[in-house]
Amino acid sequence: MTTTPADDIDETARRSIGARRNPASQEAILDAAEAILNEEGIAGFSIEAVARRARAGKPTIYRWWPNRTTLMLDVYKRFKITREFPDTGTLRGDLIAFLENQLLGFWKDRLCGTVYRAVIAEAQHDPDAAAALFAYQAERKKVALDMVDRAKARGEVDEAVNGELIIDMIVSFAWHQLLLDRVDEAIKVIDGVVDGVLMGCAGYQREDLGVV
Amino acid sequence: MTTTPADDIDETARRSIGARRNPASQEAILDAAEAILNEEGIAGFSIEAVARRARAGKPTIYRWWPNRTTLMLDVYKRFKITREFPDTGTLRGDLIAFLENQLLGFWKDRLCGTVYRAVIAEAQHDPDAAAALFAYQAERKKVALDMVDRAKARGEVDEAVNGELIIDMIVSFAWHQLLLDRVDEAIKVIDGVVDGVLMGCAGYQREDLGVV
Amino acid sequence: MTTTPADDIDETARRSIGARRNPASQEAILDAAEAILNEEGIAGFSIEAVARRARAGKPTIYRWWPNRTTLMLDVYKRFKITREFPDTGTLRGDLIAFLENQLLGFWKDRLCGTVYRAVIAEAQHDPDAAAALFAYQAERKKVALDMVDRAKARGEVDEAVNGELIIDMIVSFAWHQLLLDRVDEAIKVIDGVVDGVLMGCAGYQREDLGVV
Amino acid sequence: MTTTPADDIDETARRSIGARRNPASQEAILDAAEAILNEEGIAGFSIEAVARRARAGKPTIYRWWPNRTTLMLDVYKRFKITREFPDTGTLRGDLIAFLENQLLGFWKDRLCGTVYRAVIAEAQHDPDAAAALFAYQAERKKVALDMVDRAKARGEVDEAVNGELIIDMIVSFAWHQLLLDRVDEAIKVIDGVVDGVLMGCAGYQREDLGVV
DNA sequence: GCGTAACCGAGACGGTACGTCGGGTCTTCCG
DNA sequence: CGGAAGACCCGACGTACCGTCTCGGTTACGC
Repeated sequence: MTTTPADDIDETARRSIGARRNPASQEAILDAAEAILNEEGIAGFSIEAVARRARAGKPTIYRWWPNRTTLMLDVYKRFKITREFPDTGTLRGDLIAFLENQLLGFWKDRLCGTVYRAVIAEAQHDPDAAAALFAYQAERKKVALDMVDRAKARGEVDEAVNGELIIDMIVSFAWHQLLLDRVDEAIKVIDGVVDGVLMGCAGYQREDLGVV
Repeated sequence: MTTTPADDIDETARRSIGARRNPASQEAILDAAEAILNEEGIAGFSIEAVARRARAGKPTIYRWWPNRTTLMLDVYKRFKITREFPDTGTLRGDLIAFLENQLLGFWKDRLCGTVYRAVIAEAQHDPDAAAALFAYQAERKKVALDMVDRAKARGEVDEAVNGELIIDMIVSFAWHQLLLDRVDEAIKVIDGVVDGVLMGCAGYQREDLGVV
Repeated sequence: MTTTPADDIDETARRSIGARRNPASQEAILDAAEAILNEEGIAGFSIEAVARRARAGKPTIYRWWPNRTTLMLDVYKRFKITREFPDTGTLRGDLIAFLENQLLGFWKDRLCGTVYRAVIAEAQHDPDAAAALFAYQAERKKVALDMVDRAKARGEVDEAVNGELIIDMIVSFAWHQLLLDRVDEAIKVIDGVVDGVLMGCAGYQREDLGVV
Repeated sequence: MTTTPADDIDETARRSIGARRNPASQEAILDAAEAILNEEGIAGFSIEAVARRARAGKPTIYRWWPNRTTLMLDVYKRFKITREFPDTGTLRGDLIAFLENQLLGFWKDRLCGTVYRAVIAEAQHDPDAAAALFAYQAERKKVALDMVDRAKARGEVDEAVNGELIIDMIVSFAWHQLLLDRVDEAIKVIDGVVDGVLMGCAGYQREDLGVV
């Protein structure tokens, strides 16, 4: 009875490991969530589905993640670790690398892009999700700001330049393309976008309208 | 008895008006949808709720709007009609007016902003919604492109300038701020954004890196 | 073009023929109803389906048949005409023929059986249908009673015999088998049933319990 | 806070009692179903209505009863339990008691008869319902067959007698009368029906037609 | 070394909303 | 006026998830 190893797959079912969080369960849940987002997209993502796939109880999920947004964010953060901000020596190169590595290029991996889209969508009707997303991207932007500060230090751009705005324009463009599911096309025009942000459009002079 | 307008709502129950769309029903449905979005926000918005409030049958709604996104888009379009693209005489003025009237300034009205945020969110997991939104905003961008074309005709900018990109940058910025619920703050920096798009950042010269 | 009668059914769409009932429409509706019952069974039978198939408007159906039961009964009556009561010379032969021709044998044709089953089912929650069915089968039973009366005249059975009961038993058996969808099996045991009704079960004597 | 008993009606709301069937819910659902059938008849009987009345979720009903027929059958079975097959000592007495207690006499109670009629009607267009009904009545008939077997053991009837047919005739008669809403009249002639089944009709001899 | 607290899986619970189907009524337009 | 067409409101269908709850079982910790 106790020795029927063949037909009993559940033999390896996770159990409680005492009065503390079971890392195996958490990992299995995150794995399942990631797999579902990967295979079925945002639409197929539900707590039920994650629990089913992870062979976990729903309360176990709700115990550690109050809502699906936080769960998605955790999935996103898990594979966000690696990429780094390189220092190419020029602001233009840095911004291009920013778009290519951190934003569009990162989201080009369907899974990453899908998850981030889901988080953004979720944030539109869930204040908690909005707060989490806001905090996350604010922190990312702050790091990105270093690129502009380095350029200022090199004398590449005026001290008066609004660095936040430049970063915002780059990030805005990337978000927009992501949300319209045009990441692949957007990657091809990264250079033009960065040039536009840095130099404006040909024919326009800073003095034309008496702007400082 | 027959003239108790106050407590007898059913008196005015809409009936079929023959084998054609009943404008009264459509209006009632759009009214209900708008009211729900206004009072309860995106979270409370469901076809069921709209049908209940509009005293309409669900099939009547599904007959004319295949999904809730198209319904939300119609609500959005209904109060979008009024606003017009002014011709201020300069591209800079046009773009500022674009942001002030069509985008941020329009979304500043909480309801309008809420609806559009909902539509964008919906489009992230519903292909139909994505298609509807894509079509809508592509058409809007096409109209907006006239602003750049006018500027080209005036010789204000080079013929070679990528008009689509300029519009994209403006719209991207507006979306980004909307989705982060920062419309009010964004309105204050509209001038700076337009200047950035048109002239880049001070200190940067088109020849710096040998770009054409 | 105008003379392709074979493959263009829509061309011949029926129109009003003035302020009177259009026989073509009625026939088309009955045909459609019969076809649906034949192909999809009772479950697929709905006014909507009939109207669709007959290319008729729902109101046209409701104008002439107040409910689906009357429509089904009309379908049933349409092919009920033919079969006759034969006179085989013995009550046993008559009853066997009754079951074989009028009841089970008739219902063996899936369509006929299906329709009658539907009518009986409908009568269980529709008083109008019940009345129609009751009248119909009462009249059929009255005709069937002639078989017993002929046997009495021949001296085959006592004058005191309850003819109505004999007919009822035969009909009851047939209904029961029809409603349990066992018509085919029932046909094989017709002889035994008739014998049972006429002679009871072996070993039992009328005097056994002092019954008259 | 936790002790506001006055304004909290839901206090008595049934909850899950763990990963197993909640008897209170099942009972409440059957009670509601019975009440609806009693008060509004078959026409008013729907899963939605039962759920509403029982304060239960629709999925809870569908979890345990795949369709409305099985639910109706359960309602039927609930008050069917009590009645027992008596052993009167003679087959005639047993069959009379069978009709008087189990069939016609039982259905005389309007509610019981209504439910069973509804089940039979449902079975005419729902294969699942048909299967459920078929299984139920087959099992009932098997139990009833004991009556004939006892008679055989007593030497009251020949071993060769087809017991199934006898039971079938009795049940058929009862069904027929039930479906024609003539239960009250039928009860008056129970004796004659049983005698007919056991002894056939006067004047007919087993040898008349050379039948064994 | 033994109770107990917190975890685990499982899954039922009351609900809400989904998108579809059919019912029966109504109106318009055409012949 | 008859008949088609089809929209209207209504309500039920059966399904998917929601977030909560209780269960039985399993450690690990503290008394």
